[in-house]
Amino acid sequence: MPRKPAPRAVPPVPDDIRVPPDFGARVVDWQRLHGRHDLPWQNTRDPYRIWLSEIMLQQTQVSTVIEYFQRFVSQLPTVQALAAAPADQVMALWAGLGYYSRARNLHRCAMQVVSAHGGEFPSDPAVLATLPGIGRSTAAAIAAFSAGVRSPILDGNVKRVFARFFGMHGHPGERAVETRMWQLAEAALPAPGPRQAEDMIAYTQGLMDLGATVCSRGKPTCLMDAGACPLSADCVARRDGLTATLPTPKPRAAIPERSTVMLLVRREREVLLRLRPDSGVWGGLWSLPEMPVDTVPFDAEAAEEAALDYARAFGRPARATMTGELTHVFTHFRLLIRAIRVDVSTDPGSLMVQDSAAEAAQRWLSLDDLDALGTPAPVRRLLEDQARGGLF
DNA sequence: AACCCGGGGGA
DNA sequence: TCCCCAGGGTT
Repeated sequence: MPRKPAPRAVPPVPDDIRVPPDFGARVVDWQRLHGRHDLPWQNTRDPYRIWLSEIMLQQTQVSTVIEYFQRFVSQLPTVQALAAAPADQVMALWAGLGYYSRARNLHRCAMQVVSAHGGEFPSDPAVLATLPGIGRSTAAAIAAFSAGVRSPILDGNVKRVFARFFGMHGHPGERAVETRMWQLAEAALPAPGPRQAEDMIAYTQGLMDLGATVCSRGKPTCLMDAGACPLSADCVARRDGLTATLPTPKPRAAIPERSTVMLLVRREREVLLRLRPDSGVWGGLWSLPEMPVDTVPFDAEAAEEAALDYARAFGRPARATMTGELTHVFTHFRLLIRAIRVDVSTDPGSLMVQDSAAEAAQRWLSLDDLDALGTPAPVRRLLEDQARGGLF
């Protein structure tokens, strides 16, 4: 049986972290007045129910979890019953919740609690986190709710509250941001004291409730009513008008890359430009003629051959040379532009007959007149580079 | 249609 | 050690 390693110990909190000394107390007081108190897994210290609810709540909303939770505990009321249940029954009770590895880990965890811990859940978060399906945050939540242990949680709700309250930029999924948030979570815990167990239960639940209700993603209540949030008075996001932009969203997935070959058809000191259709990229701008790239990987020699062929429409081509490449980034894709220079000489005999519409969409331009036409920025750069290189 | 979510497993 | 995935729900 592969053993799950215990998570690294929390690094010391750096000196530059400043948390108001009454942060925890404000969350605790708010929770007692305005938080949720009647969820089916509250008002108990039964670690089995607390653990089960935390696993169900990992990727699923409270409103969805409630009925699954009720059905689950009525059929399997104890960790011993769960450990002894057939996998089919466990999976059937989970069906519809999604993320089914959670159910398999749940079952394995119950068996380990019975076999390795005498059927009693540990109360030490570091030990809890060695069990399948229990990570650092879930371990802390179980320890806090079942035994009043002073240990920080950091789930999606808490990350949102922290990002706003402390004005932290950067996606919370980034390592550096998450590390800092764990340090903040450690520093923000209510002070240890005689009421620690009750406070930790209220504090842990309070952070979750605050993130789920007041400090929500879409329409945080403080935008309408600052008094609704116990942290609004010194919330950095609120002070700086960043409530709607924090936390920083996940960076968009890598955008696809396309490629094209542009032709620098040169005739003496002029280059051939082409008017792009009104719709699409660079609509209505004057750009260079493009050749479809159909060789993957790109084959420079073949492209030069094709360029010679292509340029016969504009004169007698002498030679074609790869002459540069650049990448242009759009919002939704990157365009790799390769440029091939084709020198042509005027030869009326070789000119193909063109209709007037095609004629109107192309023109020869001296590089000195570049300012006269609207040209896409990368094309402009390409032409200027050519001019600087003395090629025109 | 994009974005969200804790932990595990594979790169 | 880092990145990516899952799968149902919300926005």
